[in-house]
Amino acid sequence: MSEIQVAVVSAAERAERSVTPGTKAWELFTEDPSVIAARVNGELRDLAHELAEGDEVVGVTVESADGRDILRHSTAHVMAQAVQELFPDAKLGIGPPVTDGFYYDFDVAEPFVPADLEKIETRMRKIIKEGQKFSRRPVSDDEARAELSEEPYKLELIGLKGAGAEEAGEGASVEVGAGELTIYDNLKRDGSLAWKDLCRGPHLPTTKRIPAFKLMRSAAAYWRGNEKNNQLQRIYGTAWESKEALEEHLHRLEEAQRRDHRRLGSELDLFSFPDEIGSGLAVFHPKGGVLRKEMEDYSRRRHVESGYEFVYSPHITKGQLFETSGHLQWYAEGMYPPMHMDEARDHQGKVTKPGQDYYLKPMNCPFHCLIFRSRGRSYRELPLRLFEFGSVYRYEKSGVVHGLTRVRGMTQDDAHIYASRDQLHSELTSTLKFVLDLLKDYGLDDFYLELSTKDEEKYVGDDDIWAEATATLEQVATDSGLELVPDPGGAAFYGPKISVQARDAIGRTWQMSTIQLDFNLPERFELEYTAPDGSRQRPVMIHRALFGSIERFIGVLTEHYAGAFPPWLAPVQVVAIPIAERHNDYLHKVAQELRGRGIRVEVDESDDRMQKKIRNAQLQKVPFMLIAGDRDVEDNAVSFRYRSGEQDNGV
RNA sequence: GCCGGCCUGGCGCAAUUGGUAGCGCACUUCACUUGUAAUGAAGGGGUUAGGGGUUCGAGUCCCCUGGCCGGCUCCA
Repeated sequence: MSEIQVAVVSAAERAERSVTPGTKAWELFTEDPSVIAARVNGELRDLAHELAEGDEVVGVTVESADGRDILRHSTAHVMAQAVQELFPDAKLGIGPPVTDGFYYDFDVAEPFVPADLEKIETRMRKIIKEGQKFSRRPVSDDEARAELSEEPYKLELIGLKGAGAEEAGEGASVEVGAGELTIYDNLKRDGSLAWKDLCRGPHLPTTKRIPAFKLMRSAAAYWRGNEKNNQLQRIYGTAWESKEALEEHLHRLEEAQRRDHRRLGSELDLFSFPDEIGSGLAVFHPKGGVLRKEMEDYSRRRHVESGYEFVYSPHITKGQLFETSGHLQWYAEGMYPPMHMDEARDHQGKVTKPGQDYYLKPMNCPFHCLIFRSRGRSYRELPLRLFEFGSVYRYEKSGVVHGLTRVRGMTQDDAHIYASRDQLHSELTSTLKFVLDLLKDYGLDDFYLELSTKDEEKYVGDDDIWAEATATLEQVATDSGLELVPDPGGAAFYGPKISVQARDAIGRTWQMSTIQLDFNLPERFELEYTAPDGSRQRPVMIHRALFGSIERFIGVLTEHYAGAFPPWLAPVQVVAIPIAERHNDYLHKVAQELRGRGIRVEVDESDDRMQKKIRNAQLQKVPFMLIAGDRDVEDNAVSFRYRSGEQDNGV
């Protein structure tokens, strides 16, 4: 029998191999037990894939990104099998891998409860122990329909096969690809069928290859991500290449929980959300107030230096303004309902004076447009940069309110820049630089950019100017040297935008600043300036916010620093700790001197022991402690303790 | 908004099958004055989120409202 030639490619080398026809991919990797799938000519395949002449084969190890996806996808299958064994009436939705785990959706009469998850986990362990084989089998559409006649959701997916799969919702393409349909059979050791699922694959060779997994939680999710559809019950799980990797993952989750700004906010006495005020409405306590004021003061200074002018606008306005701006047309649902004012009625209750609707402002831009329009403007004034810490109110749906990161009342560090079209490029460049520099000053320094471009279904303005503006934004973004991720269709209807995504200390990404072009408002407000040739021209408007909202930024920084703010932001910078009561006066003198130099210092003269005071200061994450006893008083010095526990004596 | 879970002093938690609320921290007072992450004692504080119902009796069971949590949808 003649041999065929294949190439085994790894990062290090490319090795030509002669193998007999019918050779399966796994036979190339018998010496490497971590290989659980193969990439053949660029396509991910099962290890049972039969090789052909000229194939280029790369082993996919379980700890690689692809490998983990495959592991998690296979674990999702095992979970679905366990669910259907325990709940025979459960109908299957979809079950893809996601970041750090997987989920599977089920249509069941009763939502899962935590005890169910335990039962399902136990059953999964049994299936894993049985070492069931994942076996791929191509089927025709009709065969698939016949085999899955009991699975209405799968039938729907078969109908959406191909082009429709992408639209079917996140993860649906995992089930049905663009090409032929395949069913994966789970076969027991004796070859009998344990379970099957419509799936594109690939999968692990057997269930035995799942070393570590855990079911995390259950929740409802709309079928195909559409609010109008049924809600299915989703179970989230995670799976890893080893018990240690799973442990590390769980540890990371704990770490994230430890940093949760909602928890740190109350532990460090920064802010709270009194029920009496309402959902999503925060109050800042004195310590959070210091933090916020420092952030604002620094931001103001930098804005002054960069040529911004400061404006103020009221929190409420007559509805007419938001009719002009279009907000009532587009976003009325997200606004607080109107206050009906100044209506007069006679004694029969008949309206004698109609009154007016006033609204809380959800945005500042219409006010800034009115400031621009308040008098004639010359090209010499452009770019005109109007800045405001503007408090806005948005009626966020009750289920989405979350700590400081999604609130109903917030203050934006909002600016609107009015520029001529030929100033756009340089203004966007300097704005992006300004934004990034300022974020760095607050301690975030790992960024990438996202470019949100036109939603063809929903936009206003000329195609020309969209194309020009998008190209300008893209060039500015590219010139920054940062990674640029496209977000097609993600723009607001009135213009494209760049958003800055920042990675925090534990690698999570947050959308921070946005720089957004607007072709709509200058039009609606009929903004004009006089050009050098005396003609009237329409300015382009740039919206930009660095923090997004101050509240949200405080939330992000709190998690980034785990509450241990850098000294310039720390609510209390120094705690002075006397060793015995007789050292109080001495430390008060030292503190007074520091205060004179603008340092936020407190003397802890409570009844506690020194050790307890140190502990309290540590728990409050105070950057510096000044400790003084007899020796220090005698030397006219203090013992200087850092938050890290390091110490310089006799300072 | 949708689905599910939860709600006990400021915070974190207890309270056998429904039998009349307790602990730690914090707080107040007193004593102690001690060199690098918790000194001791005493004391105050709760109509168990709010309202309604079942029951001889409800923190425990049922209903409504509010809030919070986890997701989904949404986020100008």
